[in-house]
Amino acid sequence: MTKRNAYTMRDVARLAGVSISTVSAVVNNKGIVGPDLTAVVQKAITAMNFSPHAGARGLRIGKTNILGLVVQDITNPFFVEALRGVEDEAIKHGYEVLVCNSNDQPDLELRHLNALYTQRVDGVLLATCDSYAARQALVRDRAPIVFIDCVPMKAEVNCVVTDNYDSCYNAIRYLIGLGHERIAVISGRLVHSTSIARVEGCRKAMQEVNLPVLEESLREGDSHIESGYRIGLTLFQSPDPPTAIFTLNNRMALGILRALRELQIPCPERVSVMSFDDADWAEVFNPSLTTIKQPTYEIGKAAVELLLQSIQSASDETTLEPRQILLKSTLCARDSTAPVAKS
Amino acid sequence: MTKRNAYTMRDVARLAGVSISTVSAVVNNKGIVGPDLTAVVQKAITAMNFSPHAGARGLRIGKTNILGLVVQDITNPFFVEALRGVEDEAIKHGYEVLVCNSNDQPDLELRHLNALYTQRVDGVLLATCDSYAARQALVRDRAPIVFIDCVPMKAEVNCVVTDNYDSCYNAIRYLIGLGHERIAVISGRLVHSTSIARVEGCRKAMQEVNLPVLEESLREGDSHIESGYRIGLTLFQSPDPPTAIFTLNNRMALGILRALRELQIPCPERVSVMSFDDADWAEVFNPSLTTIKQPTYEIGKAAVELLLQSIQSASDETTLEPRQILLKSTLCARDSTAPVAKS
DNA sequence: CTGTTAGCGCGTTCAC
DNA sequence: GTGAACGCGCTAACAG
Repeated sequence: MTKRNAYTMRDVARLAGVSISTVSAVVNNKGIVGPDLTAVVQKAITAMNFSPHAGARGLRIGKTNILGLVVQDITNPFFVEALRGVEDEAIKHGYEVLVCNSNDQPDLELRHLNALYTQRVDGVLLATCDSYAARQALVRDRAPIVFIDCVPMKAEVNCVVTDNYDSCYNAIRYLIGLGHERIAVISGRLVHSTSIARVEGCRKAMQEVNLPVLEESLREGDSHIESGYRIGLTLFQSPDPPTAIFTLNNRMALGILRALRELQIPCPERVSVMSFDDADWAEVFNPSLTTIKQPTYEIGKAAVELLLQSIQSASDETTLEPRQILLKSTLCARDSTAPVAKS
Repeated sequence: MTKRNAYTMRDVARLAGVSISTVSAVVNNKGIVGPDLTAVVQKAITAMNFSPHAGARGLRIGKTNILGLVVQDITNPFFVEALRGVEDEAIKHGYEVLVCNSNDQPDLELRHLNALYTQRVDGVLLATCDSYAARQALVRDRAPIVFIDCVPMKAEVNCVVTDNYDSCYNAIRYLIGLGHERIAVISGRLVHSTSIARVEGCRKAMQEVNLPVLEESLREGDSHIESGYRIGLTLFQSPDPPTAIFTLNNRMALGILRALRELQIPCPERVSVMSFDDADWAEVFNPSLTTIKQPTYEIGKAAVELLLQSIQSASDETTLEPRQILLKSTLCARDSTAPVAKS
């Protein structure tokens, strides 16, 4: 490798003609070294292109300055945007981020979690793909953790999520306001707390106006494009198709749109389409897509803030009540939703 | 934090009633420990939920089993897909991946690179946002590196990229085959080797059929949606607009599409649109978008393989010739491109 | 203010 | 086969 010539503090100390601890003090800005000596040391450092060995430091101080982030599906723009929030906030506080994609596989998620523990990350941000699994136990006596997007069932944990219930309640109200009565809802897998909360919000809105909650038009997908597509096809081959569809994530909306296109069903003339999650392409689409926009970047940012507090209190040996942070979404009304057609 | 009770090998050794080195041997599958004793140790390990401290091990063996990945813009699906390839391949070989987003800022890129060095990653994968900067020097005597997508100018380095030149040559040939003569090309910033190679491919194809290479229709964007949009607007307010547009990345295609939509210019009737980079939404769009699809996942995968070889040879003290791996793309002909309209 | 020393958790010789 | 001692690079006490 062109010889891994990693210089050490000893090398720097030798070159600068000082002791190791002086170098250490300079590197860490302890402010106890005289200005002239500091200058000498600095010069030696830049001359050698020295950079302290993070692993060694971590070993010594019991802190790696690394955060772990595990997401369900990095292919989903939602998580990418959250990742950006996480990274920006992390770097601001001097942390690196180890990113893991569990690809919706609980066992892979677990493996990642273990790997993160092995790395002794200072904390982990988890968008779990399985709310029922006892993540809590896995994490106990390990690193502080904050959940994103999807929280474990029946557990008091630190988390930051969109107000899924309210968002969906509003979404359905919006469709109802447009005159729709036959509304299909396509959810992600119901093992996700997120999906459950969203479906409940939808139900509430429908019940409120005494709309029959059609069980057959509440379909469970798996958050991927393919499933939206398949469900879309069957939905429109039924005798009495819905006049509006609300997909509970953006990937499935893409699938629905594809099905509509293939079946040559005009949107919004024959059917209105609305989706949870905004995306870059949503407003460029033809017709542009009505969406519920989550404060995705902010979720990542807030999650890191919460995690950092949690880490702090852990090292303080103080106890912090788990906090649930709920962020509000925005309804972006565009062209894919329209008043129901008279027939 | 519920007390950071990280158990150490000593704890395990004590519980198992053996010495530390025995535990170490078991953990590392040295195959020197008797089966019965091994079982005892294993039991102690699982009982304590022990996991070796990666940092300490890294310090000892001079290897962290961490790879660094720096991308220009994590918001671009291209890099996400590459990231997936990287992660999958990395995990297969027991590596973790530290992901950094430089956000197209050279100074941030540099900062990330330094941070990765501080972490003593075993190697780095870099999608640089500035081909001209002397990354080579920065990296010398540090970690092995392989470049992705964008390579430094005039430097022999390990890299894996799409065959940009050929891909674009073929793309333009395709448009020409459709009868187009006024073709606009919208490139990313010309500081990227990638953009340069692509533009050259386009030029070549045009020159070959004696098509005037209209400098005014070769526009430099910055790879973001906004720039595609702005360029699209001005392009169509010119007296003699192009009959075909080829954007050199998918974000800008989205911008063009938006401009077209706003200007109510029908595609492909009045103008054909084609884009480098495929995306999920490309085939669902209306009209579906003709694209050049890069083997993105494979790029990430191949890059890790190359990097691992490089790391290996570095520790062997053997010298390896830098390798340039060129991957082929695919032209996905869809509905946004059509024969030029007679007028 | 500066230098010396001990030890973080682990892997690796060496004796046994 | 197994166990004791050393050191990877660094920080934090303490002594000067």
